[in-house]
Amino acid sequence: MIDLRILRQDPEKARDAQRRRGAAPELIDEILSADEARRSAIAAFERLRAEQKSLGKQVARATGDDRAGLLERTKVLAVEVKQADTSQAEAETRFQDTMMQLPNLASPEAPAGGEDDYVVLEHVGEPRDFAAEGFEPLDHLELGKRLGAFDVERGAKVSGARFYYLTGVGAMLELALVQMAMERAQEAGFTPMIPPALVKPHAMAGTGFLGQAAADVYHLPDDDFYLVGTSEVPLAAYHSDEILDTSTLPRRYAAFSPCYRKEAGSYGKDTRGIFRVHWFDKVELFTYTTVEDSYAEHERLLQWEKEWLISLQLPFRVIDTAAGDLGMSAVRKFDCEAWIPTQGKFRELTSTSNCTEFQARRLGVRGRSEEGIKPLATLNGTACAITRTIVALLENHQQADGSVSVPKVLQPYLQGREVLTPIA
RNA sequence: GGAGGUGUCGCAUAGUGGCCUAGUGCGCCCGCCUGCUAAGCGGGUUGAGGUUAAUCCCUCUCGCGGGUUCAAAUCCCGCUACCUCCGCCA
Repeated sequence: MIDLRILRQDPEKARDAQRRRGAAPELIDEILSADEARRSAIAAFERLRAEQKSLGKQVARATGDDRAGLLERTKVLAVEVKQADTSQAEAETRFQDTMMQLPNLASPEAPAGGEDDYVVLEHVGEPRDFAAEGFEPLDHLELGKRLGAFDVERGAKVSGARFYYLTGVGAMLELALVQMAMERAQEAGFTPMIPPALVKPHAMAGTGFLGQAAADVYHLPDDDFYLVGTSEVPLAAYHSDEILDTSTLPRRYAAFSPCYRKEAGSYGKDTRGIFRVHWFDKVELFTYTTVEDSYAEHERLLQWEKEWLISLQLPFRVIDTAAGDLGMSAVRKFDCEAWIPTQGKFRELTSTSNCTEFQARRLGVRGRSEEGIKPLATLNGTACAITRTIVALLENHQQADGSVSVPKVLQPYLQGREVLTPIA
């Protein structure tokens, strides 16, 4: 949700932001007319309600005929007040419904357009030249099989397509990555968290995942729970309906949680291996701060992600996501895409978004300062999405004999192993 | 899952249909007093919305949502969270 005053004062700016996302600019006008209807309904209700209250007091004091006369009037009023209250509530709901459809206003700095209109900001590291090294790289699935790192056949047998078991060294690799990510995040000032992965509707809606993204979200209808697609959800809702003293900001959290995604509309895409799955574990970074400080914090999150990938010795590029690919909540998003040798492409490993006030308004996360009380900004960024990180590590660090070298920083978390060797 | 109890302002509490415009204490903020501090004294102190140039003012907010009533913190129903007990369980 964005500040209604911006819409009222400069509707054209908001329409323009919609166009840059490839979304409907007419929504702005629907919101404004719903707002007008809402405000006049509120005024009508309040007028009647004020009269009812003042007459009610007279009734309490009056006796005899006076009282009977007043009661006649108040009985009529009671009906009118009820009607006005109902139509006021309806107008409010209509307004909220349209308002909740509106995505955050894309930053003017975010490139206009859709998924393919990103801008590459930089390249870090050099993809290996396997031809020069004299061997053909194996893809992560083949490497994983040889190392005994994961089992997708049995994943499919038990849970269906896009499921897997991490096995042996693969399971240890997850724990190593999680441990390392958590330690480094903690050193950078993030509080480690292990949040619930099942949340109620308001948390899901508040983070903006029940908009266009709703088709990708698992829902448990019996209990009206949602399975989170990222711990961004329980972290954003953590301080919902709270007022934080701005002197305690920024509040930085690093959460480890499973992530569940339907991957609707991705049939046939990335079906091989564990690159795109319905469930994976992830360490996520999350910050609450002021809107003014959010832009610098966004850079900090990106910096953390870059250093993480550099330390894992993965070649990658950073892209500035186009407005149409921002998701509902973000004003700007940077993705770090690692080079995947057998795909010959850069693929998303981490992503960091500045959601400014959007989620905070929906979730009632506010900050108190000398200037008063206002919504905070929320930001999120991937620390380590386990499965994709494993894919990138295996493919980029494979050796001619099918073994995989372990980046130096990760070795202490893997019993000091320098290399993962095929088991058969 | 079953039975019972509780939910009032940051905290603790008062409040069994109209004097509630929710009182009191603590905490906090401002001021007075004062060698300094403490005490004392006076005032302020939930949040949201409407209106406004801004103030004023008005409405909503006693866990949430309905209902009864001219009128609800107060009565009734549903939900939710917490506490106690029973059952089940890693």
